[in-house]
Amino acid sequence: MSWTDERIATLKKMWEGGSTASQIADELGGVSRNAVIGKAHRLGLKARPSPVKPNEDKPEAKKAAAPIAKAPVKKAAAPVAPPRPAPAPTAPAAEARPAPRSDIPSQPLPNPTPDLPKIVSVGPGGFLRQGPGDQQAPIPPAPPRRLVPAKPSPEIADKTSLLDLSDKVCRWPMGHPGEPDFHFCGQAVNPGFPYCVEHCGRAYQAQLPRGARRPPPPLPFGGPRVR
DNA sequence: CCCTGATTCGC
DNA sequence: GCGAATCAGG
Repeated sequence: MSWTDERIATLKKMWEGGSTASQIADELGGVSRNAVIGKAHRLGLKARPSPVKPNEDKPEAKKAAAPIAKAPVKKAAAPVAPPRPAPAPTAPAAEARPAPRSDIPSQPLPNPTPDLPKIVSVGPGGFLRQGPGDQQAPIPPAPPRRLVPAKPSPEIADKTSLLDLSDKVCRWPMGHPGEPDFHFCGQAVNPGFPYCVEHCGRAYQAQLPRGARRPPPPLPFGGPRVR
């Protein structure tokens, strides 16, 4: 498959609309997720929440930046001795732990307020006994909820979604990608164009000479042929 | 393991 | 320019 204008347009719409690369890929068909991502980047699209890009160092360099590059070094074996990073000079007081006991469950709730040590005892079944003041209202009152049968979305129920696009349907976007009611025009296309007659008029406007304002700009195409 | 996007690099 | 391979976080 090749990246035709239409496929690129679909890629852009979906990418900017928040679709994942996988979704875009199998919507387009014939391309892999990687291909979509690669193409998107080559198109200049990018900066979508990536799971592996938390932050970036700002160009402030207080000290000389370490000359060590990232050095991806795929599989190049480094015959040198394995690096032995010095152990962190922290943790001066690693307290000795008492021997772990397995017969009694350790207290799971470290008391944040040592001033008021809570008295907790262990019941026969291993549960923690609570004092009268320990009640915390963990009782989840059954929320009176009314579950509504899942609908795709009442907003776009009979609107033309991205998946409904075809060569016969107007691709004029209605609304903005990412909004819940974003959809496409869906009218029958003006033959030979990706839009219906009305939106062809929006998409292709003749450049009129300055000052030459004619109230009815004639459509250069489409419309019922008058003969 | 599954998913995600980013990046690299041979083609 | 393309995308598989790979990386790396969730």
